[in-house]
Amino acid sequence: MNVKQSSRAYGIGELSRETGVNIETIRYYERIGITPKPDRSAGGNRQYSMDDLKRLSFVKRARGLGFSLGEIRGLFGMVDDQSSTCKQVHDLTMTHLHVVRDKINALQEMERALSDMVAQCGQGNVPDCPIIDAMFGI
Amino acid sequence: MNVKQSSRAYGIGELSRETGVNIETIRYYERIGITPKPDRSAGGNRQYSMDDLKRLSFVKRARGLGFSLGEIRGLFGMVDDQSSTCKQVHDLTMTHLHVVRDKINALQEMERALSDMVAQCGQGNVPDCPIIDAMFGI
DNA sequence: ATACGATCTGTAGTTACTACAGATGCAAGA
DNA sequence: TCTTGCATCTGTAGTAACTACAGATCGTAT
Repeated sequence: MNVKQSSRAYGIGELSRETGVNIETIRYYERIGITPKPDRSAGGNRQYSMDDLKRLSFVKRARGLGFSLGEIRGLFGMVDDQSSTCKQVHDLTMTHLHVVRDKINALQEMERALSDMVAQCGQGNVPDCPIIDAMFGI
Repeated sequence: MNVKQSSRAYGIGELSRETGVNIETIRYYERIGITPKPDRSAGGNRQYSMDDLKRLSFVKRARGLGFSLGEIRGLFGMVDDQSSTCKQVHDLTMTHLHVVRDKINALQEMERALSDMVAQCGQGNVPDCPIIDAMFGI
């Protein structure tokens, strides 16, 4: 996986379009070490390999699943380590799944409270507002 | 509501304990204009009124319900305006409720994808990992 | 007066981006 | 080759919502 394929190189704009990751976000990920520094043209422009593209796509998918950059860093550690087990990946993913479920529960409670408040605010013409009252704890 | 009650004054620590809002967060809210600047002691310490306490409690509840500070700013505008209607509050709250529902849906999709991935990663002993493969789009 | 916890202001950091500004690269067309 | 215009670079700073100091001062009890 460290062997650079003698394939075409991608510019950053191309990489952005291929992966759906914003150009500035790509540079951000590089800056904070999530993705490796790519080769450069003689003029200093970034030249990404297919491997770079795959790696960035990984980041994009993982972000889409709600993994934090820190967690993604950990996942890459496991990938690059090669002695890591699927169990470690599984555990990290399970932990994350629990966090996602907690967030769902919290949002559902929020939804319930908001729905109740809205239900009490019927016609919208009254200067006294049950939503505002609820916020003031009245 | 602009009439200061001649009641006891709260220090910031007291206010923090009463409302559950962190001291530094209280100062942050003041700095960005969410809450008004309180009176000060001769020595320069903040002295909060019961009205300040109510207002901060409002912020705390609204934050708990996921309203952004910008939205809370808007709600206070409606409260302080006194010509605003409950309909305006209702509309803002409905908009927010929709956002909350969208977030729930997004998280639920995330949960499904994660559950699928975890289900494919059975025993945890295989160096090849279906979770990692999924992230790489394999 | 001293000691100690509370509080102050100002600055900077967290997370995950996002948006310039001024300078340079690069490719196509004249 | 020169020009033009879009792409890209680096560095800096901003967004949202906090959070955490550091050094100085306040306030109260002994």
